[in-house]
Amino acid sequence: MSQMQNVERQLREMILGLEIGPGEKLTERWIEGQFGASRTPVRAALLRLETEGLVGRDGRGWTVSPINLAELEQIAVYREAVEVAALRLTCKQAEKGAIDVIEAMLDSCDENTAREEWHRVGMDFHIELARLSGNEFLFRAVRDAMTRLSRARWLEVRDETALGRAWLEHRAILAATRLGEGDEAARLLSAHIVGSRDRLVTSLANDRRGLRARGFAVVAA
Amino acid sequence: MSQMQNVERQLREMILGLEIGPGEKLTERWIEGQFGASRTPVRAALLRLETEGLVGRDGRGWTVSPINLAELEQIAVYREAVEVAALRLTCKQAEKGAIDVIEAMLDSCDENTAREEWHRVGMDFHIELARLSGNEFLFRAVRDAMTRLSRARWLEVRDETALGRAWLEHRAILAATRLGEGDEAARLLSAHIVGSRDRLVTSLANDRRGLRARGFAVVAA
DNA sequence: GATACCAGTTTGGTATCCCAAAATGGTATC
DNA sequence: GATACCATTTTGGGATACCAAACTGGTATC
Repeated sequence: MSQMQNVERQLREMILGLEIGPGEKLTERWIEGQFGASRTPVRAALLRLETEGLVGRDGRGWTVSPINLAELEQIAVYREAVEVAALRLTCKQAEKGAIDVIEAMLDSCDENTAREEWHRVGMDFHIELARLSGNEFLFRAVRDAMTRLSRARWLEVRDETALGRAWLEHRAILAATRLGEGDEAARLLSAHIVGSRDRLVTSLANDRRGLRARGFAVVAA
Repeated sequence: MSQMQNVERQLREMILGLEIGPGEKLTERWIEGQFGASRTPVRAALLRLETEGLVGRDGRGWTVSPINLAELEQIAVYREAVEVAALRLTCKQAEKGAIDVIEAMLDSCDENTAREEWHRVGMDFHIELARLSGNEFLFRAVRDAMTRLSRARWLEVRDETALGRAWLEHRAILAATRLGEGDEAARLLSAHIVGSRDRLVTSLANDRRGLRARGFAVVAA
């Protein structure tokens, strides 16, 4: 694999994994040394991560994008639009076999599953569901939105109750989709996204002080 | 302005203006010479234009993205989702003054207006309308979608009737929006987008042979 | 003590160089 | 005439050198 893709992937993982905190300054030379690549692939990686919203420009330099509560709310609205549109398309399709794959994904999680895995499956559920629509643009929109939400969701303090509720909601959405009930599926998905957003933003707003103390820049709504 | 932004802007204009045809091969060295910049800013520009969908990779090299009829259809579905969502948000807002600005934009076109201007205003109508929603992500989605559609719309053979119809539909959408009638506005916008897509794809499919003869790669649906 | 200022350092932007892989074009062979 | 093969050129990926602007830290001045 090319260095550029290598740097991009590793840097993305460090950012999403919060190994580099939201709001931290980045220098091309530091990244260069960190991954043993020269500035050319580093710059390419930064340019792509910029379009993903994971890094941004701060004057002349680079910064890991802070967690922005106002942005999280806007993303939720955006997600709702594209995910619901994708889901309605999927409901109209005759072929429902692909839903089983997503169902199996949910099945793979139980009480013994690591928290990190729950986190990943929770995102992939939405991404894979959007992929079923067959519309590349709706799919990419959902994938990109989930990427932007990823760090925030990871910071969210979620109790078992919340995880279980989300899991049940995912099940219900799949069930309605399988039956081709577009309106019902859309209603469930909308409610799920709005509920998730509320819990997420509330949780982060409450923990804001603590998060900042950990060095994580959290911008208020 | 930096060279990178310069190269990016000029190259984008050449691609959107069809000075470089869809499907044409690009070499970094040719661009370098064309704009008097070195490869570093050229490569940065290509990376950004790639995310806009204007250029793509063809093996190891670069290609101006062909017109892809299947893609145009998918974009229309995507547009419908995000534009309708944005419009519904706008309808809910109390402040309607910003609509006047868009209305004035439409007013600025009459029978003496250049075709190129009609083209631009037609796109800006949708972009500016989405901006009113206040949701940055819906706005960017619409803007990016219109960018991707831009070349195809420019190639479309549109008679005066079609231009006039689109103009009337834009007016009707604005009127419903001003009244805050979300459902009606959404219905009108959906119909407008679907109608535009049908005419666009039909027109290009019919002209496909001619377009290819002009050196424009047009991929069938 | 606060502030204005200056030398030294850091950093992103750009140009250029090198390389391996891929494309090219000509040639020999069948 | 078609094709397989090889030398040459081209091209994108990467590394590095250079520069101007921004930043830093310390110092002199008030």
